[in-house]
Amino acid sequence: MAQKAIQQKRQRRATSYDVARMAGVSQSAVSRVFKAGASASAEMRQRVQAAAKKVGYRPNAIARGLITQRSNMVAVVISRMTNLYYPELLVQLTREFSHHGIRVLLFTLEHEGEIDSVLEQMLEYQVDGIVTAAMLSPEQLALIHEAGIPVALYNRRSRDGLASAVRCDQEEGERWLVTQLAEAGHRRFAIISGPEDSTVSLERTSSAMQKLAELGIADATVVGGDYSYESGRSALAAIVKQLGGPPDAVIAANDVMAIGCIDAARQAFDLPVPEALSVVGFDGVGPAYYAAYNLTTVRQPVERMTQATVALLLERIEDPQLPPEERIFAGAKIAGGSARLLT
Amino acid sequence: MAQKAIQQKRQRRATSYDVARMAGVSQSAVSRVFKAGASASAEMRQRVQAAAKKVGYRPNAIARGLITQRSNMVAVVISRMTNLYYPELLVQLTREFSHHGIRVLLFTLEHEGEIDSVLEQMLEYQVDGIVTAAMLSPEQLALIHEAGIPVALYNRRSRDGLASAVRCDQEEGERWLVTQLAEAGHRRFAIISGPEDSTVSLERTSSAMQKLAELGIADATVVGGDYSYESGRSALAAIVKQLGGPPDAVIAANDVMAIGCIDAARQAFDLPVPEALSVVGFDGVGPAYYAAYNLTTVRQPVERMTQATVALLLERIEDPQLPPEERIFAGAKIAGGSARLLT
DNA sequence: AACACTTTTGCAAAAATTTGCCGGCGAAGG
DNA sequence: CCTTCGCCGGCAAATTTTTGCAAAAGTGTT
Repeated sequence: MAQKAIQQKRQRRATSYDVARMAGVSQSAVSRVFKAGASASAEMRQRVQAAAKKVGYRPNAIARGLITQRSNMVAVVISRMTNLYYPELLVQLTREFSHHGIRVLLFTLEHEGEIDSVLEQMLEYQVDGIVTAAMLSPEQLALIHEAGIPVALYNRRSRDGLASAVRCDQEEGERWLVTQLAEAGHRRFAIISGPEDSTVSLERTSSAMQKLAELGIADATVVGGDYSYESGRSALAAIVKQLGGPPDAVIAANDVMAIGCIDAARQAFDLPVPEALSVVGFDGVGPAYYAAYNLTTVRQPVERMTQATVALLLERIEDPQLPPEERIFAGAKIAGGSARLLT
Repeated sequence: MAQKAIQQKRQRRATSYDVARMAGVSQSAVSRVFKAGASASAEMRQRVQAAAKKVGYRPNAIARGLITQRSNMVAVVISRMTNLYYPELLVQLTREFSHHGIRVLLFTLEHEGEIDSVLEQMLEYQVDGIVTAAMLSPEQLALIHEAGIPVALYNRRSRDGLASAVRCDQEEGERWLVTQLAEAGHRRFAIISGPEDSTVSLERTSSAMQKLAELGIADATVVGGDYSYESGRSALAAIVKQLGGPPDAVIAANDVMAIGCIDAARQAFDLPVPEALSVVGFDGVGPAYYAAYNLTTVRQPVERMTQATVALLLERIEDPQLPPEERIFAGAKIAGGSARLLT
C-alpha cells in the first residue's frame, strides 16, 4: 500500500549545512562567508559561494533574526487617510529604509480601535522600530517604550517625550496663509476643518483661527469636513447657508477639500475663484497643481521629512539610549492662483 | 573600577520559559495555551494567561516562523506609479491580508534593475506568498516558482502559467471608449500612451488602436507620455503640432494624463472640453471625478480586485499544489462629461 | 628551529518556539 | 478490581543561524 512517490509538500530550502557539506567546510564557515565583515580565506569563500549558488542557498533572515535579536524590520503604521493624501510617503519611506538594509512591515488602520491588535502584532514580530502616521495613545506609546522599541511619529507631536517626531510646521504655514489673505483685504473668513479625531486638522484650524484673532478677525465660520473632496463641496454650501452669502476667503484644512470647495464655488454658486472667492489649502498634493485649481497652499516637504524620520529612527535603533528628538520642517509657501494675494 | 550598574542595552523580552516558571508549568504548556486549537485544561489556561499578562509575554513570531516554516508574511511589490495611481491598493491589500492573520512586507521599486535584489530579500525573509504590481521577468517568476512560493500578479498577464493573476479587462474597456467616441461622430483620434515599459499602457493603447482599425479609423496619432499630469499637458501640444490642429478626441492611457490634456486644451489652446475636444482616460482615480474634469473613463474595481488577489494567494499558500488561476474583472464604464457621447 | 604573532576555521551553545511521543490520571465499562 | 480510553501536560528534538572560544595553520623574526 506504499505510495508511489511521497510528494514533499514544499521542497526543503537549502540550509547552510547543505552548503557546508557540499563545500567540505563547517557550517559556521558558511555563515561567515555570508556575513559581511567576517574573516574567511579567499579560497574558502570561493568554494562556499560556488556550492551556495549550485544549491540556490540563501541565508534565512528569520533564523538570523532569532539569533541576533534583530529582525531588520520596522513597522510602518498608516491610516487610510494618510495613504490617500501622501501616496508618496510609503514609497519613500520604504526606499529610504531599504537603502539601510531594513524592511518595512506595513500596518494600516481603518478604525481607531484596531490599533491595539496592530500593536500586538508589531511586537510579536519583533520589529526594530516603529514609524507611525496614526495616533497612538500615551498608554500605547508607554507600552512600546517599555518594550524598548524606538518610535518615530510622523506629523504628530510627541506629547510625553517617549517618542521622536518629525513634522511640518503647520502653525507657521497657516499663519502665513491667513496673513497673506488678510493683507490682501479679505475680511469674512470661513474654515473647513478635517475629521475631529485628526490632530493634524486640529492644529491647522486652531492655528488659523488664532492668527485671525490676532489680526482682529474673530468671527470666522467653521464647518466640519472629513478631508474628502465631497466634504469640501458640501462645506461650501454649509458656509454660504450659514453666512447668508459667500465669504471672502475659505481656509481648508487640506488641499483636497480646498479643491472640492473651488469646484462647488464655480459650479454651484457661480463664484469665480479667485475673483469672487479665495480658497487656500494645505499639503501640496498632486492635484493642487492642476491648472484648473493652481492652489494657494503650503506644501509639506515630504521627501525631507521621510529622510529625517528614517535617520532619527535608525540612530535610535543603533543606540537605544539616545533621547527622543523632534524635527520640524517649514512648509513651502505656494502662492498659487486660488486666492487673491498682494504682489 | 566596577561600573555602578550594568545597564542592559535592551531589556530581555519575556519568553515562554519565564511564563512557564512563573505559572509552575512546562514551557510546552505555555506554547499550547497560545496556540489556537491545542488542548489545555481550563485551570492551566488560567494560570498561564495570568502569568503571561504579569510579565508582558507575547509569543515571538520570529521563533514561531522558524519552527513552523511559515512566516505569515507576504511580500507586496509595487512601483512608484502603482502607489501614485492607486493609493488605496495598499491599504486594502493590507487590511484584507490582516483579516487572515497575514502581515505585509512592503517592497517598492524605483528602477527596473532593483527587482533582483528585492527578490533576494523577499526570499530571505521566507515570505509565504508574493503579490506584485510590478513586472517580473519569466526568469524571476521561475526562480520564485522554484522556491515553491505562490505569486499573484496584479494587473499583469501571467504569460507562462507560473503565477496567478488578477486584472481588469482593459481591452474591453478601451473598446467601449473607442466605440462610444466613434458612434458619436469623432473621426480624428489621438492617443497618449504611457511609459514604454508599462505593460498596462501597452495593452490599453494597442486595444484602442485595434478597435479604431476595426472601425476603419487607421490614422490615429500616438504620442508618448509617462502617466504624469505634466506629460498629458505636453502630449496635447505635441498632438496639435503633428496634426496641424486639434483632433476630435484624445484617448489617454490613464486618467492623470487625460486631466493634464484637458487643462492644456482649455488653457493653452482655448479648446472647450468636451465641446471642441473629447478626452477619455482610464482607471477611475479620485481626481477623475472632480467637477472640473468629470472624466469619461473606465474605473477599475480595485476593491474586488484586491479581494480576489488575496483570496487567490491564500488558497495557494494553504495548498501549493493548486494550479495558477487568472481572474479578470470588467471595468465600470463611466460616461462622465469630458467627451461628447450619444445618449 | 623555536618563538611570537595573526589569521582561519571548527565546535558547540544559544536564540524561542512547535509538536510527536509517552506516561499519568481519572472515569467508564466489564 | 482490572482493563481501556481519552485527556492533559511534560520531555526533548527540531527549526537555522550567529558567535565566543580554542585549536590549527600560516607568517615572519631571530
